[in-house]
Amino acid sequence: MALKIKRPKGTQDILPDDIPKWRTVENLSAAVAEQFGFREIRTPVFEDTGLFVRSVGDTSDVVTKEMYTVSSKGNDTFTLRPEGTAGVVRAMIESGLIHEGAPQKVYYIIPCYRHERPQAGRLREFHTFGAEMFGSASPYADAEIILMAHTIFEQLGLSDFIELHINSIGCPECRAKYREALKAFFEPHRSELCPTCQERLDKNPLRLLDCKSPECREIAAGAPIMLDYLCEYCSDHFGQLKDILTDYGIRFTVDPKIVRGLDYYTNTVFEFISNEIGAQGTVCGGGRYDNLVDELSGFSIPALGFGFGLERLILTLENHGIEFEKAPTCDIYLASVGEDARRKCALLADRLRQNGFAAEFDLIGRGTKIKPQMKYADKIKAKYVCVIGSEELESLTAKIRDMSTGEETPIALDNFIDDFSEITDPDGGDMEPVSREELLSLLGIDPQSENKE
RNA sequence: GUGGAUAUAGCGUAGUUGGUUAACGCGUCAGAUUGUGGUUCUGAAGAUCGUCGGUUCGAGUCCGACUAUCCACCCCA
Repeated sequence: MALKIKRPKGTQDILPDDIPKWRTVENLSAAVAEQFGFREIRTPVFEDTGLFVRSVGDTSDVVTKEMYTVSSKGNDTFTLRPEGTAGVVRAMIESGLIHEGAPQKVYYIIPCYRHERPQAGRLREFHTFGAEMFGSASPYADAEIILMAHTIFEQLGLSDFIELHINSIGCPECRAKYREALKAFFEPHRSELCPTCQERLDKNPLRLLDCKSPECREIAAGAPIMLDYLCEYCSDHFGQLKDILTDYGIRFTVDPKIVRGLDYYTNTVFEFISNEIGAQGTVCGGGRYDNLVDELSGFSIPALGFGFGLERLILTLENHGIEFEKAPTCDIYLASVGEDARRKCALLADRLRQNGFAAEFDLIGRGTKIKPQMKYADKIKAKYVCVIGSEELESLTAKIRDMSTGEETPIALDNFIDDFSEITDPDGGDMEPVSREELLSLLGIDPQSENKE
């Protein structure tokens, strides 16, 4: 009895049939990022636990209850990254890249880990595309980041299904004032709030705004709004951002309730929201984090970025029936009759591959049975099939069957590559010529004796 | 951490008020005369009905516990 081992809770296998979707999203995002001048960066899956505690925030849910932390030999503890920004910021500082010509722009596609109860659009291992920009405090940088995310979604055909929400949570100074105002507002209602919100009132009053319990919502409806408390600089910055987005023709809603759960955000925060993937509507989230680099390195360098969840994006894509590029399939399957022919097919397949074709032959050993080989060729969606047996080896001619039409075209075995190239691509490519002598030798025929005729 | 739902062959499902050989579709494999796929027809393999315990003459069907999965709260990508 085989031992049954299941994949860990909250993880997902991405099977061959799913790969085209992933490749489409990955390739397209990377291409757009590169158009915007972002370069790819890869950082470790695990980092020193302290990095996340200091960047994401020691009171955040992510740090307090969702991290996968392992203790290593010695006293070190490491944590599987719950998000991408922290590690990238660390790498930019450590490498010194952050001090080179500003702005520095990087992107990444990585798996992240959070110990949560899985549900639709929420996994313990999930993948994000992320982009970060360092060294610009200008609202143009904020707009650039948003425009880049917008461009990716647009090119995927999703712009009608994903809404952009933006907000500003100000700098530490104006946020502190706002926090006080919020506390003052909610304090009289303390007993009417839900239990978690009563805690929030002391710990993180900003969170009171996006509680979903009806009572809290009702109370929060009359709460003061962050935007009214922004200092002149922050208010101006946000105003310019809105103007630039409008210039680009990007539609957005100002949503004072967007708060973001990661502590490092300042000023601009935004989300792209889809309504059709269950409760997890936020496909993309991002914003500015002007104090994070200082926090980690002592150098005050403004920065900002965003990330989107590949799983959530793909769910949205699927819900709208958006088509993906097909995975490449076998160009030619060489069906063999008998062991001798099979050996020749193996060698021929090898030469075909060297000439750029995807070629396969019978690896099972189906002997002289053609039908199962045809079935298999059909199953793997081979574009062409060539049956080779003693007759073909005798006459040096075979037929290439086009599997979509059933048409058969004669082909010379001793000129196989050229003839096949002719059939698949009549205009011809730059195939490396394979000599008649070589093909004959592959087929086990002595060119000398063959020449006499 | 808290709720709700579900759990039958590789996958998707059916299984009437508990009654004896657990059904169907897809998939897999094999045939339908001699070396040719996709359609059709025939046949075969494949399930200790999530696990453990209980009620009963008898349980896939009822009860309980456990486990797993999904959905939601929470949180966020």
